[in-house]
Amino acid sequence: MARTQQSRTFPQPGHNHDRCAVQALARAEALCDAKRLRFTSVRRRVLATVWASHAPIGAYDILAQLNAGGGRNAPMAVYRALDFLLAHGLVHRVASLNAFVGCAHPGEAHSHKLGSQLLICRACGSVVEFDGRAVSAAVARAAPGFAIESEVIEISGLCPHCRRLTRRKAIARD
Amino acid sequence: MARTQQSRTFPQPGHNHDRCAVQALARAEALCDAKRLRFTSVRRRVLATVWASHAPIGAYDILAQLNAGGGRNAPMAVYRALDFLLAHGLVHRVASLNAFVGCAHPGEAHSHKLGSQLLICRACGSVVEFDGRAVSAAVARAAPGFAIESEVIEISGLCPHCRRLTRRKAIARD
DNA sequence: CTCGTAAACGTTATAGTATAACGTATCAAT
DNA sequence: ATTGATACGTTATACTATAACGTTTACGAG
Repeated sequence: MARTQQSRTFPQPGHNHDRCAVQALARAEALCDAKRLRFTSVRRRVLATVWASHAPIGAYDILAQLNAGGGRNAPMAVYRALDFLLAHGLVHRVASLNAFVGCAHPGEAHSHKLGSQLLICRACGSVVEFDGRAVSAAVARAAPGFAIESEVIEISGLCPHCRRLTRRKAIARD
Repeated sequence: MARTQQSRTFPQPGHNHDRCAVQALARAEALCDAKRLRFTSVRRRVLATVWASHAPIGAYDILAQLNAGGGRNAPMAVYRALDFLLAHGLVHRVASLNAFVGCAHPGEAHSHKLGSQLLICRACGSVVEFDGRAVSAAVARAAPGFAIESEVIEISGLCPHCRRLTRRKAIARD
């Protein structure tokens, strides 16, 4: 399967995001099909809403989107769908923001078993996962005697694109 | 100043916790004194409550403690005190638990500027900071082009003491 | 096929976490 | 003493999450 994006780097500001979403939905469907999981309508719609951008979205914002066309879903519907998607590594919880973001690498073991390793741009809001194997190794070395079960690693700052913009502005001020 | 505890290791199950609390309060007082900050009554009481154990405590549990003797504090009082304590590195927010824990190393630069690096025991609830310099370095290497501003690193699992207990039980079952 | 069971869902209520916005009090430097 | 900034009191409200119930739906066993 050809990778249409380098999902471990920050998305270009003007990229065609439909591709990301469509691809994520397709992968989720394939994964559920393979594992005999029920990819129901609510679950699909919640995942689609999460994938509406690369920025984390809160449960109640998902709910609002879900009900935008006159729906009558209750918060529980969203939280149950999110529980399912979390359990199967299709989304990540962003603990530092109380929000959720799509997982670009579902099924790659790392994702939900050990937690998530995320870079969060405070300017554009985008979140990407990074390859945290070296980080996990460092954590394990730094915590001798501690039996690690899960890791929440959330790094905030400026993504390359926004950093460039910020610098330009700073220069313009001179 | 003599260190009465090795604050980067998990506290012994039966350790004399009063010492930890008293010491933490004393350090906070010293730090506020040095920086000309107002270590007010509410702030002191909130910090004392946070230091009532090594386990994170929620804002509303702090509030309950504060009002245990008939007080009439509102949530805002607690959150404002927590904001102050967070800003000056006297407590850490535990994002994955929506709770707060005392910082054993206030003033050591790492603490609040870059975020926190915590080990969380799911059995006894204790939290300790670990030396995450190597972890931070690994993160920096894993995120080229990303301008890191803060890190939330929260590792859950079993601390050495609880791991030992768990093993004993497992053996006893045989 | 239909029956039994487990999973998913709908619904209502409630618990738990956090901030907005306003006015008052306190402190400290002039 | 005046003043400006910081801290506090108070009320209201927004936001996040789960409990507990009953009903519906999907799906395999017989």
